Amino acid sequence: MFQGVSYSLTQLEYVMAVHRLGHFAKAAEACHVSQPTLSMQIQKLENDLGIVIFDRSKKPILLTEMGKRIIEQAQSILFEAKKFESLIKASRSDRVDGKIVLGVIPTVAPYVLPRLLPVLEKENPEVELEIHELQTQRIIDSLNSDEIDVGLLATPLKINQIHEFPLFYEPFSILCKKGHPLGFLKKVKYSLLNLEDLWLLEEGHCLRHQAMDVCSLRKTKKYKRRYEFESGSLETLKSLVNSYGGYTLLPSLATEVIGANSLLVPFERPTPAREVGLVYRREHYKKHLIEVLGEAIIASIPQDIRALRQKDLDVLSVEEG
Amino acid sequence: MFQGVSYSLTQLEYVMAVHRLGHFAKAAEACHVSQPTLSMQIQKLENDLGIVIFDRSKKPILLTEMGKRIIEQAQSILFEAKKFESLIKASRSDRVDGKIVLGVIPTVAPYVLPRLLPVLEKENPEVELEIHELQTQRIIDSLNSDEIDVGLLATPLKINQIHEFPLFYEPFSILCKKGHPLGFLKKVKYSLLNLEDLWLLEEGHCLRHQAMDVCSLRKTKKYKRRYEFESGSLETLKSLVNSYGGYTLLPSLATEVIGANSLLVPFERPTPAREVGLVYRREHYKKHLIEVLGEAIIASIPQDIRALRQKDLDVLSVEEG
DNA sequence: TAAAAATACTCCATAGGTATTTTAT
DNA sequence: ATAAAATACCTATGGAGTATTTTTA
Repeated sequence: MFQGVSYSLTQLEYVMAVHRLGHFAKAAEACHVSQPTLSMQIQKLENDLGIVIFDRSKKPILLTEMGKRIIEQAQSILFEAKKFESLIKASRSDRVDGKIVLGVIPTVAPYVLPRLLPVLEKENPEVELEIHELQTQRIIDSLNSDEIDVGLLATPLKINQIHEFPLFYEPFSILCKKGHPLGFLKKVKYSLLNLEDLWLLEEGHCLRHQAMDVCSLRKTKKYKRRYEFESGSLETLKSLVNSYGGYTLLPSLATEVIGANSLLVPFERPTPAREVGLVYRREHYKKHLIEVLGEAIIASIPQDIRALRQKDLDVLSVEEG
Repeated sequence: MFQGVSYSLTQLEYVMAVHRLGHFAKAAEACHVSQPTLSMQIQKLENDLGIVIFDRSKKPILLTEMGKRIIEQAQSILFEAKKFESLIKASRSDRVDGKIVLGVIPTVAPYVLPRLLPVLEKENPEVELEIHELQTQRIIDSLNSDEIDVGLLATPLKINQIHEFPLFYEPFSILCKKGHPLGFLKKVKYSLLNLEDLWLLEEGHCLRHQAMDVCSLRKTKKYKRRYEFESGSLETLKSLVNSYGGYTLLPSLATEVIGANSLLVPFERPTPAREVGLVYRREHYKKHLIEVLGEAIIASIPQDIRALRQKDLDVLSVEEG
């Protein structure tokens, strides 16, 4: 009689990673092991359990019927295991377990965090945050390898097993130097945007792609610049515009303070905007805390932005890095 | 920074066993490993977690404050793990998971099972039973090593972490051969019981000790017999009485059929009786199924026994083997 | 024909064993 | 004095690595 049911938590994590990513090599990377190691362990597990979990004949890899049932219960084990681990970690740092590790994209972090932190401290002192500034792709990877609990970024991403919690819609506007042709307009039309003196963020920022979308640069593929310069920070772009000239695209939370030589010009309707939201792994056991965080962020942003609805805006899609 | 929280399900099982049994060596036995192996693994776990779980300075071994919190969550993991394992096992035998492995003592099995099985089959066909006839001590051991889910035996046992579900109270009566002095009585008084021709079950049966209690044999320690014979089965005792003579103590479910040469004599009030109940590990994840089983057993026994209440009887205690 | 998963092999960490010592009632 | 847990030491399994082959979209 087949008696023993032998398996390890590690093996279950590997299975979940493959399920999440639909790809052995990517799963291996997320688990910080080599692809053969992960493959072997999953084979061993399937062998020990006497059950084929994955149907490798399709790509991306699919679960078998039995695999679906297995994985659900495996998830429950890992869920409890996660709680166990955070209990341990909490005991080490003599803290109750209200800590969330948050990844925030650089075009959101400097504008949301200064608003969020005081609100959170006052309204939800039980929530402790550890914050990392990361670009979208890094946030996705870090979620998958469980290095962060939740990401704050431009959505929608629509990634398998990643849950999204939309928070608000942030409209864009144009910042140009006084005297710039765009500065004489009441409202900006997309078609008026001059490609030559647009300042862009460097590759990897999702806002770069959204800016290119707005300025119809995606179709032409190439774009000419008088000076080759791309920045890692919106603040640098703002200060470039203010001192040197040209224009750039700013999300509204970044327009609170602008230089004395700069002018802010709104778009004509429908205003281009980005959706900002939280993302986390569907099965995350701190779901409640994450929702508390989400509410706090909404509460912390200005009323006029909070009131904006998707249907009144031209919400841009997000290009994955 | 202390990063990794390394532990295995096996280690958690060891911890739970020590907690349950308050004793490293006994825990090791229940887990089918040597005492040093278990000791080492628990030390390693405590070391890896950076937490002292057990306070070894007292006996039986106690949990530390942190240990208490740890094992609660550890229990949740193992609970889910158990469900996972039975999912696997169920898939192997192509069965839904309604199977319970039941240990029954020999003085209950032949009288309860023939009544129970038809009831269960009719009323709860989703419950599948695997039955082992075991003496009390083996049932306790098998519960601890997880070889059975639940025991049906004489209670109360009052064992740490073992939950009891009393089912009914089974009164005793005396069976003697026609012509035996006891046979001329309407009601038996304890004091009238003659020690010389009492037939006893062999050592290991809890009923043996209860019979000795009733006949006040426990105090004298030694008892004289004309013939040295002890049986492993009540049916053998009944047939001995019927053909050879003497008397024995029978629980009422065993008195349905008696030999033609035998006489059944009831006790005077309060009637000595035993409590029969189910026992299982407190944390057992099939608690619901076990309760269903308990109800079915109650439903299957005769109404007159089912109606008896503890306060009207002299319920005997159980001597552990 | 490229990308992805499986196989082949080597290595080492560790869970397990037995024998023994240390520690507590 | 005795039972119980810890320590010492050995063994073997298997999880992880790199290099390579096989598979299949």
